[in-house]
Amino acid sequence: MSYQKVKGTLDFYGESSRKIRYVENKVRNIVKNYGFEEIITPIFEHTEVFVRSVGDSSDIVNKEMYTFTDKSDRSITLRPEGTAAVARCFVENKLYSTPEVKKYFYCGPMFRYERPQAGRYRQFNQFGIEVFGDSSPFLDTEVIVSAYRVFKALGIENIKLKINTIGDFKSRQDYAIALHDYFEKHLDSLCSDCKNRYEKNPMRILDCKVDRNSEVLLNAPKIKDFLTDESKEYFNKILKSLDVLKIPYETDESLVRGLDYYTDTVFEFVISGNSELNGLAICAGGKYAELIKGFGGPDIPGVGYAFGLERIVSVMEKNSLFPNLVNAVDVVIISLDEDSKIESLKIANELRDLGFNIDLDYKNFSFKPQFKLADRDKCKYIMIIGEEERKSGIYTIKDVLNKTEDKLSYDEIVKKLYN
RNA sequence: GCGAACUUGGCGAAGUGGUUAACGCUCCGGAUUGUGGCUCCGGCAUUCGUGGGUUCGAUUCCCAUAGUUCGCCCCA
Repeated sequence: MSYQKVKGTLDFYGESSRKIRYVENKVRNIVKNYGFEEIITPIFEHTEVFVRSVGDSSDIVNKEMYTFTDKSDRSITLRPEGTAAVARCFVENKLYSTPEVKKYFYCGPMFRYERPQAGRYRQFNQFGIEVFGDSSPFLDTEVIVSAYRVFKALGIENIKLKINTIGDFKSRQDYAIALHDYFEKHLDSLCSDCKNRYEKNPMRILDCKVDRNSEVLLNAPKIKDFLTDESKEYFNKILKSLDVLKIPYETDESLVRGLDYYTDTVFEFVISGNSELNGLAICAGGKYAELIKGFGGPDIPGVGYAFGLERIVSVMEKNSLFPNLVNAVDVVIISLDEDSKIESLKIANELRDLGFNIDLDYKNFSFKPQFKLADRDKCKYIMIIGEEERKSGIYTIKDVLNKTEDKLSYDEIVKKLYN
């Protein structure tokens, strides 16, 4: 009997675990500059949390959630995204009770039942931020710029910021009516998915890739014609501030996003250039004015985004952006008999207390396998302990790089290691 | 949910309806029992994802199933 991991999941070990943690730590550091604090919510929630926020016209809720009934007949769902849970936590714990803007980040696995393919898994890791408290275009800009700075810090350059506004509540209401009227006349020319979208949420039709370049879609009413003056001004202020900050962007009217809670600003960072990952979104987010209210909280807007960590890792791999992530061993201790083996354990732990990375072999008393270990560890020094060394207290230490060998006391070795 | 390709040792990878399934890397042993990395010699798949069928005979052909990869949809 042999076991294998569930379809669409990944094991991380060796190089791959070092890479994903490298990315996570980089992002954590950037985000801390902005005063964000980590928020850790459960990996599962009551199903309603996602249905009410992500929206029942979204594919995520309709067909991609890992939902199950627990032993007390509760409907439970493994989180498919991070925002809903953070918003729920914010409201439930009344984190809005003090007036300042709240800035949170989260990091962890998300679950969606989808067909796996390039950059898409059933369990995947997201790093996201959420900001609650003010409705200011400059807050949206700050959020977008923080993502931009993350990419800079990671060395990722071949990305494009796509941004759009889908209007405030009033704009969206007017627009939805207009779209509904328009598509009613062209129902026959739409793909079958779009026919469903027409019923539930006609704005979704604009995100269709099948009909993207069709006459019907190109001639459809545009959200910009239905934006309230407030929405227009809000969006223009964001664009203007991005200009001032010299953040390149591209407005994209077809960008509507697949989660229902967004209002006004939506954006994506997609991979550009000629790699095979072209067009893949590695960060996406937007503003959500109604979400906190929808969870029974006060009328407080939020804005945020999420990175796909696995996607960032694959972009960085394609562009050779990872530094050498080997956990370098400082010293491998070779011991040639049982008493020396015991001595090597003692010395190893003394050196570890001083902060050095020490490895040793536990069973061999001959040179060859122990030297092999030293080679595999790519260590800087090899220390040899045998009967002679034990008696004299003078150990043999080899400098692997310079191929030199010295006979030194413990204290002299420590001194040498510090250099 | 739809479509395509793929699945051979620890890894990469050739190959064929018929006695011992190439090769490379890794690994193991030896030359070299207090000095490794180089070199040389030797070893490492009763078996070709799993189940079934066709056949005298299947890793090779057919069907099913699982998985992987990729595309569509959608998304991080």
